[in-house]
Amino acid sequence: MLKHGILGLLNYGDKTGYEIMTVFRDSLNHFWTAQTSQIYRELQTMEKAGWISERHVEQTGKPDKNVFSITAEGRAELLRWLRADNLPRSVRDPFLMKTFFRGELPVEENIAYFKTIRDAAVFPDDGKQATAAAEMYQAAIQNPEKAVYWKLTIEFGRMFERMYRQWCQVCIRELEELRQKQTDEVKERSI
Amino acid sequence: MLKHGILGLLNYGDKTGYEIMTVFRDSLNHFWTAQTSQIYRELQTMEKAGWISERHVEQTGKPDKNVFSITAEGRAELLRWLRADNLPRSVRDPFLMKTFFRGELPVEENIAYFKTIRDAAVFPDDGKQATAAAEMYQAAIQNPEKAVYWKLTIEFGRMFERMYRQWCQVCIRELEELRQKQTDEVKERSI
DNA sequence: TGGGTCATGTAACCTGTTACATGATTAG
DNA sequence: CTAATCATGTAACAGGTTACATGACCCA
Repeated sequence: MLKHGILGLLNYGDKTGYEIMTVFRDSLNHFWTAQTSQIYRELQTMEKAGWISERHVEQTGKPDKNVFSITAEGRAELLRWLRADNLPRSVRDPFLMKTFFRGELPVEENIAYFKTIRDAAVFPDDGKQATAAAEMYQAAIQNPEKAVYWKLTIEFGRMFERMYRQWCQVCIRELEELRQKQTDEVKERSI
Repeated sequence: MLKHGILGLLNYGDKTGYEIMTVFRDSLNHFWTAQTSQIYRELQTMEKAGWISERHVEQTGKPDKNVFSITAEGRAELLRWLRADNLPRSVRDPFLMKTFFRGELPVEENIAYFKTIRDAAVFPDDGKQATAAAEMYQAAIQNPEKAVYWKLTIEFGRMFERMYRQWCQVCIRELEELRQKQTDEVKERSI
């Protein structure tokens, strides 16, 4: 996965491992993260596969750097990947796994829990930071219409977060009903 | 992740590796999958950790089986996990990665693409199969109110799918606009 | 003088996927 | 007779995470 993300970025222009890391941190972080350790490892294997080429650049006042460029094979691989295996899988969410087993905890605790995540920002800033980054990169590349796709992914984040909040609302409502039922039962028994 | 899913299932009652596999396949598959290869491996390490205990049961007419039970330590670990690290991370989606770089393909192809996934069922059956499974398991355990949480995860799947379709709609609209702009430019140039 | 930026990586580990392998019983 | 169900796993690989490690320059 990360391999193709890197390929896509190098397709916009040559970059060092460090620069790739900053792009992930600043503008792709709402759907993917990447540690430098993994980036440098992937760059090595991609170079061996012939998808990218490396060139050493000496610098003064700064450490030397290794700049990577996409090759013709790399560009072909990028297109192949974009067109292949296209139907999205269903959600794979550790968070839902927890929800599934939450019955082990008291209802009261679970209501508080869903209120907390409803109020917490899953997609911070409503995507403003990501949008700003997208606009910055848009100016830097030749073909500005590519930013349309970047903004679509940001919109996804926004819509996802809205849905998440609504779902929390549903959970809270259901659980308050359950709590009510439990209280009624206790009353009935005591009569 | 899978470890705790298994722990949660064993907490409802003893099971073999095979039974755990069927539960994942029939009712947790909308947010998690599990291969038998991984299940048997995890069972081994969980047993070593003392979270579960194993007991060999001889059968006639069927292969013998190894039945696993949750231990006190396992139950403690389950509760610890449920309460720990509770804020959900943002989406981590290979599919969004592809969308991000889709600018490499022609607009026309991308419009067709989003139409395809809009019309494909991401969450098949609107969750009816999962709901049926939940109701079946509900009857099998002592504490039926746990099914409330199971149904909440199914509801998540439903809401997620609805959102996904809406987002595809947004993508299609944006890209049709982009296509219009491109056609206009071609016309202007030819005048 | 202390923290941020630029710049590079290695090693170990954890988790999930793919491919392979076996074999009896039972229902259609 | 054939497919599904019950039942168990191993081996190799792929991809992501955590921890560790180094070092110069620049700004406050």
